[in-house]
Order: sequence, then structure tokens, then C-alpha cells
Amino acid sequence: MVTLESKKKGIHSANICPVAKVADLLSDSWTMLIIRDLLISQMRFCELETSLDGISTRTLTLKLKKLVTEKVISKDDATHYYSITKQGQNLAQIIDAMRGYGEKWM
Amino acid sequence: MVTLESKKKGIHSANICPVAKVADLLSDSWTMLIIRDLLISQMRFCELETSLDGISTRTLTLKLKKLVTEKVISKDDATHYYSITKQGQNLAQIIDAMRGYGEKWM
DNA sequence: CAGGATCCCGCGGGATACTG
DNA sequence: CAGTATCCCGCGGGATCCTG
Repeated sequence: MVTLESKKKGIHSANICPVAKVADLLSDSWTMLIIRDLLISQMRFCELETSLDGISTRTLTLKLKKLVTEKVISKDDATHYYSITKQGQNLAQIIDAMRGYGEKWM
Repeated sequence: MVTLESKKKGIHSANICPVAKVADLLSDSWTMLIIRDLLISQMRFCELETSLDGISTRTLTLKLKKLVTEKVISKDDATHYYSITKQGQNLAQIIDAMRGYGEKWM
């Protein structure tokens, strides 16, 4: 019953807590890695597939769609390139903070 | 087959990319919210249960155990209080970055 | 190459009941 | 209150095949 609700209004009172909102967005690790890659340069589907070793086409498709919907990335329909939007670039701070922690403590 | 491996060495070549490591640690949203709460003050099991509206006892138990193992939080066995470790406090930068993005863009 | 469509399995995690 | 122990279900996501 939580599951059904959470589909609509986001998990864990995501509508009030900004941290929860982002947690909901990034709650699977593939998503963060896609963003990590696209922050470096635009990439095509198969490039991401290679970089994200092990991801299935289905999952990559779904994650990319979600990120496009969230305006984090955009797709050039002519060239088939995915790239970070201006909004999405703000996620760099999160990724950087993660990298900092990971390098130091893990 | 990925699943079995990933249990040992972490998901998505987590052993080489620091971002992937942290992504693996934070790959479920409950974990981030637990950290968010404990960054504010130490809390007991039932307090977390209340704050994290909707979490099951089983899940909270598992997440807390994992975080203790990761040296992110620690438990006082006498008082039953959970609190952030010094190492864990470094996660504040990630949480803050998340809050910043969430407030501005979501 | 870029995805859509299916099929299917595992495990993350909820509900509930019980113990120290 | 602070968990532990089961039982069970849903869906996230892998594998595979097909299309433009």
C-alpha cells in the first residue's frame, strides 16, 4: 500500500523533504553512474552500455527515459546523443561529494 | 550472475570507481534518510521508526546494521542510541548537495 | 546501432507475531 | 522499547529476440 502511493507522490514524504526527493531520484545506483558519465561528455546509447558494464538494454532505456523526463538529461534525436542539461549539471555537486567520500573512506 | 558477483565485490566495478562505491552504499533511499536524521542528532530505534514514516522494523534493522558495519554510524549498547561517526559526518556534504538540488530543482 | 516487447526470476522489503 | 523470525508478494531488472 505504500508502494501504490509512492508511485504518485514519491517515497517517504518526498513532497516535503528535498533530500527525500533526490534520494528517490537517485535510489538506484545505475542512475548516478549514468549521470557521472554524461557529466564528462555526451554519449550515445551503446557507449553508455559499454561504460556501464553489465547494464541491460531494458534498464538503460528505462533509466534514460526517466532522466529525460526529469529534465536532467536530454536527447538529440538526430545524432542520438544524450547529454546533461543545465539543470542536470547541478547534480555534479552531489557526484563530486560522493567521489570525495568514496575516495577517502572506502 | 552479476547478482552473485556483486554481493562480493560490489556493484558496477565498485572497487575502482569511488562514485560507484558510494552509489552502492546509498543505493536505496532509506539509507540516505537515516543518515539525514542522524546527522541532526542521535536517535533511538523507535525515534527513527517514527521519523522514517513507513519503514518496516525489518528494513530499519537491516539498514542500521549495514551502516554500523560500514562505520558510518555507531550504536551505544547501554543507551540504545545510534549516532553518526566521525567518518559518517563526511556524508553531510553529499546530503547537503542533495538538499540543495532538491530544493532548487524539484 | 537504438531501442521496443516479453518472459521470468530473485531479492528487497512489507506485515505480522514473538522474545528479551 | 529494541529488535528477531517467518512468510510472502511485487517489481526491479536480466536475458533474449525482434524492429526501424
